[in-house]
Amino acid sequence: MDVSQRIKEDILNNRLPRGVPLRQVNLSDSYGVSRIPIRDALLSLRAEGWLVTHGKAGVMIPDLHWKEAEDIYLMRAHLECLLFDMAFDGIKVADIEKARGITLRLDREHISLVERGELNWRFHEALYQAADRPTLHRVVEGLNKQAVRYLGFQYGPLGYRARSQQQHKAWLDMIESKNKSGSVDFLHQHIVNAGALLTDYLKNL
Amino acid sequence: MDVSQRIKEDILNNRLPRGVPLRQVNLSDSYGVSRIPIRDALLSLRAEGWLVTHGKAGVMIPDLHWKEAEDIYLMRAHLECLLFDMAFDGIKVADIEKARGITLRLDREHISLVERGELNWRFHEALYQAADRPTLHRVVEGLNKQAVRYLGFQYGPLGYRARSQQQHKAWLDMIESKNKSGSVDFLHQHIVNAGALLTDYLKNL
DNA sequence: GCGACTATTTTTGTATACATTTTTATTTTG
DNA sequence: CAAAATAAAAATGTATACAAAAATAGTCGC
Repeated sequence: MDVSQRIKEDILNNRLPRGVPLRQVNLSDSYGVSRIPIRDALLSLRAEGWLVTHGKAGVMIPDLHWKEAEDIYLMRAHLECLLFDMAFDGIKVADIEKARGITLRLDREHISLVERGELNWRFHEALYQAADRPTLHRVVEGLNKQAVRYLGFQYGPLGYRARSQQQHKAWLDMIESKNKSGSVDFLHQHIVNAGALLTDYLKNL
Repeated sequence: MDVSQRIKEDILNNRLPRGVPLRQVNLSDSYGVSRIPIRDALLSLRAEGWLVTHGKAGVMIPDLHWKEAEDIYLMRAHLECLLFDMAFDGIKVADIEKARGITLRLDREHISLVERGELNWRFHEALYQAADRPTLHRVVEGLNKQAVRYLGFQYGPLGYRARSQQQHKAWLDMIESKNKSGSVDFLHQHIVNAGALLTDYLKNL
């Protein structure tokens, strides 16, 4: 597996020290590669929001914060609905079937958080790609990737998993029945609800 | 100057080949540094949208496209207004003065396009920082940085410079007079107009 | 004992060298 | 002659070694 992917997993599972800057040599030792691929990984992870620069030298794992969660879900609510709206008329039966296939894989219990995050994104992506909007797509993808860090709360303490799956299926049916404004609104609610649930939880932590 | 900054300048001024993948050794030769800092720069530039990966090996300078411009300005219209709205009540006189100072520097003729882009962003940033929303701020910053590639059209063929400056000053006055909804609407129009102008131009190129 | 300055150590940045992968050109075979 | 297989090249990925910068510890003067 790619080094940056392994680092992501380790950040999610709190296997990397928080609050102190990560040192390239340490990482180099623990992952058994030289500093060059570590540097590459750190640069990419910083760009994706998994790490933040800490002063002049060194990167840190940023603390989870309700403000970040709220921002991510606010942006998703705006941009993802925009993208979906642009995609709607071009969505093919095959796209819906592809998305349905992914929900089945999401029903399994024994998949890691990053995999779950990846599948969740791929589910949405299957329905957005018809928009043919690379730039908007890329930003929305970035937001979904960032949200992965918060998925642990939603699928853990908040028990959001079943509800999310249920909503996904209902949404697919609505799309299938060609109800555009309904589907867009549904997506908006889906995102806003998830965001509100998460944000409130984080605020009262 | 930093290598990645120099590459940005060279992309803007068409000093780098378009349509063919950039080779690390070539860049290494032309910029007089080894491949390592080139790799670092390419990774960062790719994350910022200045480059796209081209198949398995090599990165390319993406063509300018009206769809990208439209997406960027659509997103800016949504997110930047959101951010500004959050900032508004916290904006201090000092922030407005800072922004005003930047408009004066933007009035000069002899500054490069990247500098102009940088200043333009710093102008807006001065008014957004009061929102204290790091995540949203970072995304909006990314969009503004991406938009720099299209600035050449706005300040060149479209002659947008004078109008933009004029709007900036009017906007500052409106903010100063504590007219919140008016200021937010004004910003929205400012962005939508600039986007429409640019997009139409690119479509008919 | 406290603060400024200096020396040491740690850490990141960069260059060079090598390994691996990918692409291109060549050859072989039907 | 065309297509597949193979050999050569060119390119990226990675490791090691060194240089520069930053952080830390220690020392000196007051």
